[in-house]
Amino acid sequence: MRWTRAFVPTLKEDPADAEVASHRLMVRAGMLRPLARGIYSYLPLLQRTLRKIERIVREELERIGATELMLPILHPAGLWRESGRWEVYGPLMMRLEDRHDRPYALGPTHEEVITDLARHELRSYRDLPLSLFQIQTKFRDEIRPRFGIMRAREFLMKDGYSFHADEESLREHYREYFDAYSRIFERCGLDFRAVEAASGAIGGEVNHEFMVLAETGESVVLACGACGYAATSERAEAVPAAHGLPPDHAPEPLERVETPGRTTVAEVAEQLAREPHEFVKTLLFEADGETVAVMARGDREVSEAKLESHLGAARLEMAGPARVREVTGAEVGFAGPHGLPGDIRIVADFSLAGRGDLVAGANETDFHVTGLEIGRDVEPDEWADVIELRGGDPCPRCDGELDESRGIEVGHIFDLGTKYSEAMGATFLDDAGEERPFLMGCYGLGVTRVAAAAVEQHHDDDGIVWPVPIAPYEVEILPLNMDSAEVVDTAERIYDACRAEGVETLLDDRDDRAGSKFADADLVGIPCRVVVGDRGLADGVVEVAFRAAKRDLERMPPEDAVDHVASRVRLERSGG
RNA sequence: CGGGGAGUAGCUCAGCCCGGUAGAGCACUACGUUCGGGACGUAGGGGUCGCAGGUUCAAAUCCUGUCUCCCCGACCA
Repeated sequence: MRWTRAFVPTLKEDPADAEVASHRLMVRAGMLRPLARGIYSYLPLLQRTLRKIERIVREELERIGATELMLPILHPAGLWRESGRWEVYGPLMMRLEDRHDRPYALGPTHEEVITDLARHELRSYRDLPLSLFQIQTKFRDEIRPRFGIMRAREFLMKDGYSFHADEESLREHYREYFDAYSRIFERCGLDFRAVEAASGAIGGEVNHEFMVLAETGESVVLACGACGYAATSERAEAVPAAHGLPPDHAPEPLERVETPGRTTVAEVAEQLAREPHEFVKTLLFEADGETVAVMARGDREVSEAKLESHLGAARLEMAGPARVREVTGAEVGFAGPHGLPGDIRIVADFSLAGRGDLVAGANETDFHVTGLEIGRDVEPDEWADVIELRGGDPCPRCDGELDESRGIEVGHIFDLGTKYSEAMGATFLDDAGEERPFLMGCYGLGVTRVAAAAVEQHHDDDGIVWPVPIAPYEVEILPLNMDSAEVVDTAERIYDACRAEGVETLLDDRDDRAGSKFADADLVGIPCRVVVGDRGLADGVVEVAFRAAKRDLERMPPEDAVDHVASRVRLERSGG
């Protein structure tokens, strides 16, 4: 392809709103343009990368016996009401009406549609197992779209669904999917880690997220270097602690202290010269209408995801200021666990186990208490694991310690069990003639997000450094002087020869200065570069360079350059 | 939804405090000089200063309202 025909509108300046490398560089490299908040046009270079990622996904999924199909984007509301998710999914779902005022949604995911298909078409255990997938645009009206293509409202996703007659078959396919995903991300050149995760709105018990490790990732991953345990911060389990006090503990008296206007742990800690870990943080939540008080150590954050799953609540939110006043009799910031109304369920986090002489809010505006003793002043209804873990916490599986890092979630696989098949009456006849719901697996992979994650991991100050398997083109040829017939002819010859070798080649045929061409080549990040200039041609050579190590130039005759580049490309093309 | 900020040329922004001819850089067009790491000169095209009211002889600038966008917190591939 010739640059002048390729439509690559590069920019010298960074877009004002781009905060992360992938967003900034994709816009500057002429790959991405915004249409509206979280909605983007994929320009030709990005489109080529996306097609390549898709090809890798198809190859690996076909290897494990999954079959591609295409499901509708427009979903009738009735289907979502059947699964109960028309309400649960809430405003995250883009909704619209047809000319008869009938409600529809733009598909944010396809469990309902595929389950509907399965219940109509799959009758017998003889039809199973069956694994289907599609690669399609998804719509999610995200609260806060961000970071360009990394968190968009319209994005490309591969979603797969499998149907099984028994647990063993589902587990086996889940394992195959796990391995297929690992191969896909390896081939895309990503440094990733599979971790245990919370299941969120999709549901089911067992599930893994595939995280690309990156500073700019939105998820926190905790991993144990000793045993290999790894989980998201929303899922990572604390070590359950015995909650009795040590036998030699001498209780302090409960004392009330005035703390005017000091509502945060940090402010009160400063005034009293106590450490945050000596505090009890008391938070009030509304869980399906019931008010729950959560006690956690003052220096830790309560995980709403863990609390939600502990309580088995469908909807969980922090109680509003009015409710806090009603329950505690004090303004927000002065809540304590003791003396709350008897009907309030109190959940204590393990982080408080074995701790006495605590500081807490006094349930009176502008007052805190010291010397609070669990068991004497407050009796929790239950102990649970509801805080977000962080680096340095003990591993729940061994004696090791957890390390904290950030990641971009590029894939998520779920063992759904019978959640959807039961809700939607999707059944088959087993070999004993009994009607049973399908066991289902569901497997998501963000195609556009993989492209963004690849840029996050592979870039430098000058631009993108594409891994060969997903690069828009494999080789770029830079004729430095379009006025020199010899330069142009040589570049054209190399261009033709590369294409004849089956190498995907971009020829920068713009009548621009060398400096611009070098700068744009760095920005766009094609892995191999052949520079054709008067200087080299005077010695009968051209220069070959690789984007990943662009200071290393090799000078060689044009014919050798083609062989050199073609063999390098063939070596790296399949990735992994 | 809550909290901050911004709307001026295609892009990045200055001008606003202190009202008086609408600007710079990049991009674009033409010509010339240049030509191996984002050249330079000359000439040019491009704006109802987000929108609606108000104050004023006069509003990008002051006031009111409104819309939109961006950033920080609750979502997920």
